[in-house]
Amino acid sequence: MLSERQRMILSAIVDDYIRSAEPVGSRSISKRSDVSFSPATIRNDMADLEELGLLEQPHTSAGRIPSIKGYRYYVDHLIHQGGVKEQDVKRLRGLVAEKMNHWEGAVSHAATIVSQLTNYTSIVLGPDSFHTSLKHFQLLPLTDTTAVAIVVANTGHVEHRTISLPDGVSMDDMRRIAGLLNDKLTGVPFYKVKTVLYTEVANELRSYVDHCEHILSLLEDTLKEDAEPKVFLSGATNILMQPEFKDVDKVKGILDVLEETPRLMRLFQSLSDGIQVRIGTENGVEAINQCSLVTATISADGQLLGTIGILGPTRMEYGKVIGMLDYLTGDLTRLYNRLYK
Amino acid sequence: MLSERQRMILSAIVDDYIRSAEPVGSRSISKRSDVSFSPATIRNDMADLEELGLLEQPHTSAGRIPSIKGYRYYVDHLIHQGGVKEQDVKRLRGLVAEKMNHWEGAVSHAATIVSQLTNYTSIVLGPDSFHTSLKHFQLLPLTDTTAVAIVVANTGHVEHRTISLPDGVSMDDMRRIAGLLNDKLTGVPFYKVKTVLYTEVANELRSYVDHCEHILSLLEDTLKEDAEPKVFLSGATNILMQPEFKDVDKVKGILDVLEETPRLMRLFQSLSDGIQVRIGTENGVEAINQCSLVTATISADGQLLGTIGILGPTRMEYGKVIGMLDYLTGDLTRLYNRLYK
DNA sequence: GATTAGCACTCATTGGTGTTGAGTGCTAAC
DNA sequence: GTTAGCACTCAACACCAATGAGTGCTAATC
Repeated sequence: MLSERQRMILSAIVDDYIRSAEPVGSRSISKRSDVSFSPATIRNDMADLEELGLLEQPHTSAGRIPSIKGYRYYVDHLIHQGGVKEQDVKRLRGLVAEKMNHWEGAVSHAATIVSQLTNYTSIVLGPDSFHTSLKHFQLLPLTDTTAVAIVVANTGHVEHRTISLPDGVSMDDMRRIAGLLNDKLTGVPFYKVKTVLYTEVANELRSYVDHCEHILSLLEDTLKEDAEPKVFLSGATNILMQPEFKDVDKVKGILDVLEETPRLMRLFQSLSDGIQVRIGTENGVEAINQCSLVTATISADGQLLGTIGILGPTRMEYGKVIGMLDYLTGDLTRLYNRLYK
Repeated sequence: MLSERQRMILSAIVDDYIRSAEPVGSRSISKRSDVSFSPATIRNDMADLEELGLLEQPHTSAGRIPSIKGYRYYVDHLIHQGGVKEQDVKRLRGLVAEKMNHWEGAVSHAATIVSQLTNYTSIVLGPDSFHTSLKHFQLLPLTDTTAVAIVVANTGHVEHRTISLPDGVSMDDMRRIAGLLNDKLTGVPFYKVKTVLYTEVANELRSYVDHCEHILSLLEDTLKEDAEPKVFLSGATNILMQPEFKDVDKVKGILDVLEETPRLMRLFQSLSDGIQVRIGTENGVEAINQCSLVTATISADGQLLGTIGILGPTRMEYGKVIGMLDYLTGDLTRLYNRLYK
């Protein structure tokens, strides 16, 4: 258990380090107006905190920096909320009004604003295939040989895909195929769609039309795309402005993760509801061991609509970020309800 | 006019520098097996080439590096084509087979492969609003208050957009609106859509339904999105592997341009057909003065379908890149014809 | 007249050395 | 329990000499 003074010192060190990115010495803490202990006293506590694994020393003659465990303690016990500024709130609120007719536009716009306000990277993920099911399927003939497939998910999310048809598929065939799919697939979660397609749908389809296999694989392709969550990124290069990432090689690994959707998604696995903070190695991804990720789920009526994450250095302004996400998810939920209810 | 030997020396310097990223000295050229002149002779020619502005010297006791003008001469007169390797061709050809049902998928996949094969960044732009016109418009009711608008362009490109309707718009209304838009807007280039919408469509619409203004602005929003070319990026972080971009600050500017679509598009302005090379300052964009952009238009039947660009350091393997793009555009055109004809 | 050997000169790079100063741990005094 | 005092550590910086890659110029050679 930490003493009151030790908690105060830890808090001061984390705050200072977040601001300056430089190791914090005992003297600089002692000089703070709200501190009335000598550097020597503080040094003793710092040594204790280091023994507890909450602080680290880059080298003997340097100050202390927080360890992962130190940040964790800070986030869990010491953080002072309400870091969201008046003007930031205004900016965030504005977007709900501005983009009020377009859900995806609003979400991505929100992410852009947050990344600008924080100077970190924001990542938006749509819901994954476990949380969404097919609501409606439609085939729209385009030319003699092409059609547009339109897939609507239960979240209200819509996808389309142009497909080129094999010869000999009539308008009537298409209507029947669409009807069949709506019959069989409505309400089926996307991760099960493939299975159902090849069991229940396949047999019946065979009696309707030729080229059945080809059409099935086309449909599979089309629906597969919907099963993959959509990713939106903003401020990916902000990480380059952080002094601890002056080295190109360190940054390369991080940006690579951001560029490859599957690797990026692994970061968002097994999240629980609400706001969550993952610090450094807690993310379990080698390349971003030096980064923290704050995530928030967006949902309405128990339906998961997406996840928004803020990626920055472990030396992140946790209070500010958590405050913003807290505010933002509430606003987005309200917007969703206004749009789709 | 350059002498034969001078051309050879320039070519050798550019080739060497592209490979090594180090200033090239007279001695190293003289040692090449296809060269039979002494370093002193080569030095004389190098001095001449520098006077002509084709070479530069970082400092007195260093070798020479090509100037922008030098690269330009190299690209225009000295380049040796056919740099595309057998295995690369196989990789590129594979994609046409693999993604043969999905145009956008094939194009973006192609870009990914090219960026991997070259280690540069590849950028794909859809056609802009001057080169495309509206072919078909459809409104698909989704729930009581929402609908999906589907916009088909004359290129075969399809876009959708979910819109939430004002109260009191019936199915019949929607059918009429769609019919009206198809009447008035079919064949209209996207950049003119807004004008036509507010002149020809507006009046007639007013007699059909209430809430006319709101619907008009919804439609404008919907169609506007189509007017903006779609952008696809791949290998954006490859630039970090180039030795001349070891410095984070230099890279930041470049990645920023890539992240902001409008700035990125400015790079692609006023391109003529076919393959084009823009070296360093020729791009007219401060941030990428140290980069070259090779672009190729993709078209079928005189219809512009998109542009693919490769962005790398001025010290770029021009021969290889041009060869690949040459090959690729041909393949993509064939794929398009197979899909939509 | 074109080419080349020879030579003095330039200058970025590298490695070694001493200095500085921020910060520590420990001990003894308060 | 707190603090002053002091010896100690070590990254960062500045300075300096040595190195060597590469040049330009001149005079000799083909």
